[in-house]
Amino acid sequence: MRLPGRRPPGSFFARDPLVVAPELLGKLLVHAPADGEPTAVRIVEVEAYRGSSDPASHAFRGPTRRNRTMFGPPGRLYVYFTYGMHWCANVVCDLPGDAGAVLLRAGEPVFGIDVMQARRPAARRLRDLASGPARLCQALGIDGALDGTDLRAGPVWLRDDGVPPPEAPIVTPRIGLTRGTESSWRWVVGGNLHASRPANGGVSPEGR
DNA sequence: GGTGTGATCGTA
DNA sequence: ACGATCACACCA
Repeated sequence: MRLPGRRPPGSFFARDPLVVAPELLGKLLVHAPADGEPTAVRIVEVEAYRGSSDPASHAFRGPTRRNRTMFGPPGRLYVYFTYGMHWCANVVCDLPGDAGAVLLRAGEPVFGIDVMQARRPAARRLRDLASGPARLCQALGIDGALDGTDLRAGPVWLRDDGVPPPEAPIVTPRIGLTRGTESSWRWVVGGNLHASRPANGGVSPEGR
């Protein structure tokens, strides 16, 4: 199978997650296993996490077995297990020395929709398929076995097919935190129905 | 449309 | 103990 779009250069990931996060909006996230059905979503919602300076980050208290991927090179997939049952995926992106990441919170299904629906029978509508960090992983078949995957080598890929990030994404505080709630480090494609929750109430820099 | 709650377990 | 969550029940 020929994947759509181009791989971002390695330098794309080697920047502050606050800069990378909004640029991930509109990119394709593809899971194309060698022995399985390819599936893909277009990223519509992300959150940035910094390292040592961000009390909400898994990296805040230094490296552990769980978060070691965050302390490795940028451009890898950091997959973690939470609430005893859910997987969530991040793009590791930071300059060396401060473990940063971008949590992939929601995507719009674009390929292999039938496969994703079979993986998520609880999703009654298309907009329920990948509208949440754990839903997105479930739809794409991403779990802990893919932690550490190089996003430029697969089988999970990030691709740029020419759809640009929105000029005025919705900006809000991050979801589900008890600390770090003062920072508005969540970005959502305005008006998109596949976000994890309605993207109003947030601030759009240009008013859109 | 909205809110409230139980599930379930690795990690610190 | 507690989570970068989800699904379903229940009320409106």
